[in-house]
Amino acid sequence: MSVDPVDLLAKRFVEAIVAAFGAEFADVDPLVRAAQNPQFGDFQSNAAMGLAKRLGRNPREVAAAIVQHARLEDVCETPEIAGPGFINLRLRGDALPRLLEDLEGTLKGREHHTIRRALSWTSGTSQRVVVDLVGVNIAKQMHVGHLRSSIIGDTLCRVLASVGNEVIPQNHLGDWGLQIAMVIASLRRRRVDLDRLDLDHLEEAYRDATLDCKADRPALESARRINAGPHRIAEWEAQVAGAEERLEEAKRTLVRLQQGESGIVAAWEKITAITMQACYEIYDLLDLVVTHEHNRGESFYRERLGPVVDEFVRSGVAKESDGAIVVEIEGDETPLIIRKSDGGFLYATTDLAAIRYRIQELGAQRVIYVVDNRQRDHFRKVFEAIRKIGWDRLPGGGRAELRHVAFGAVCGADGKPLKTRSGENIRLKDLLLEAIDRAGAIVRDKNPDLPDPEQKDVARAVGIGSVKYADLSTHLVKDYIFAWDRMLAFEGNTGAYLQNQYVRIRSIGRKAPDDVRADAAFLIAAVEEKSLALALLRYPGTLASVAETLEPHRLCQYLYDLAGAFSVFYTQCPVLKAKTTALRDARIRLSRLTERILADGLGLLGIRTLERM
RNA sequence: GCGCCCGUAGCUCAAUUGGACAGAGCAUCGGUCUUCGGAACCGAGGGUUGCAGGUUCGAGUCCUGCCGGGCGCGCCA
Repeated sequence: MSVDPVDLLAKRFVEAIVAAFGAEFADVDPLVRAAQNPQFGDFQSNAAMGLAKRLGRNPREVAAAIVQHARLEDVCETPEIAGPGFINLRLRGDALPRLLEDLEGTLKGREHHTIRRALSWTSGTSQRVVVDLVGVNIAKQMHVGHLRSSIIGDTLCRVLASVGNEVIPQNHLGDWGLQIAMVIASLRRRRVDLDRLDLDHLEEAYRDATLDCKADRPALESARRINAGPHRIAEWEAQVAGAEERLEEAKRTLVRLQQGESGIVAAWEKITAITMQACYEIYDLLDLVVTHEHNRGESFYRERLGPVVDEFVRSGVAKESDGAIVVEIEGDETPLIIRKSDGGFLYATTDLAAIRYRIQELGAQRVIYVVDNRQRDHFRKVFEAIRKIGWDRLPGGGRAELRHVAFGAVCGADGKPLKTRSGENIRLKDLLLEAIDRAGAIVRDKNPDLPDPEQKDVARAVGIGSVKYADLSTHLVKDYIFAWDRMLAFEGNTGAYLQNQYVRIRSIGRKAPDDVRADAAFLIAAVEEKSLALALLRYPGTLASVAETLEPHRLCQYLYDLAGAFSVFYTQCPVLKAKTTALRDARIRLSRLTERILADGLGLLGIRTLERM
């Protein structure tokens, strides 16, 4: 029997539809859903209305025909037809315990799943999936701009793996090109000792290098126009000349780097190492699944860019335009430029090389980019270019799926993208440490008896969990407002609320007497027990839908609903004080199942669970 | 100018991919219970889903046109 009643019922309905109307209807979606309102039963099928149109028949008659051919006796009471043709289903009393046992069985061994050794949950097809996430830039601190890509990408990796996919995270580092060469040139000119350089100073150097190389021609021209005086004009002339010279120097440095000159390469490796070391600290703080082995930066593709452009030209997909090589995109005014008129490559070129590598060499059937909204047009064009040249073709036939998971901005209270008061990017590390600090203060206040080391663990779990949950629980495409008091709240749809619900359930488990039978029969009698049971059974379907839609907020909403169902059950149904041992043991088993699913789900969100808090 | 995204309760967000009466939390007001962790549970008020049309058995969801906000628009990434 399937673990997911929706799955099970859907199969039965497809059979019924085929039996009633013929094999050509085998592909119709039976539209089996959990009922939204208990008065309509536990599940429903909405297939009859759509089918009626296709058949040119009365929808209620169609519904009746489906019901007549459906074999549901083992799981459901007699179906009822309502409204325009809804088919309402009520589970048989003995079906729930069976389904719960199956669900419990599939959870065994899931505690230690990793993305490396994914455990198959469903019988669905397993794919190899590449997830592009984080996107670190060398010589720069990680800042709020990296937050969403990191935690959304991390969650998607975990969820995809948990439903049986083989997941390969890819951190597409910004580690190559003129910007990096500018930094190297600047550091060398200033004779900076790279062995004593930390990321703070490196980032300063990055800023300085950018400014040093920027010639302010408009300022010079306006100084001349208004006749600002020989002294001012000379100053601006010097600025422009100096900047141009430094830019030339950076370009020469880039060439030397590309040619593999050892001193330059050593400097490049050094600044990469300095940057990444700081990043790994943040990964650690965030409990991300990505590690150094998932680094595949722009530098990795450098030898592949030329061939990419060559093949685009040779195949006729790309053409020359104003000296540049471009791919025309239907319905788009501006083409995708893959080589500049000066012969240089662009990030589009690197993206094309990366997608090709991921599909043809890593064997991805699905490539997912977790990158913000603003790059929509870019990815649409890049994906279209890949399809035109056919690099998404899979060996076994068919095409790889290319998806851009676009997310909105993190905003401050003013509704504008979050910045410091002075208008700079907020460093991710500072943000996360503040979250832990604030969580610590709240925990100390709410539970002063907690011993100090445990308090620290709790502060970290709650602080980081709150930031993650706030980010993941709302629809990805929308901007969201970053507000400490809301996301650190212990009531409502927050990480801390769910963590606390978990703690409450754990405390039942700890207090359970020794004679409790772990395999006691599930007894589902009270309405609160039934709605909890139904909520538990929705878990596999929820994960499947997140894996398909790539929308983590569905998992958050699910866990919140589950926690709510448990709370109601817990207030209405005595567990340890149940009237009989059989009932007590059944309720303990139900609690333990809830606890495990809550932990599993929070784990997939990358949120830690606690024994106490 | 062109293109993309968003607009839902006072505030912050959902709505099972077109399904039944648009749901939660916060805030406000009221209630439960001699707390298996009360960091709980139950209830009330609060909505012309930005506006106007259209498609259909059925629209917050799809189509068209407006209004408002955000973002992006050849040789940066």
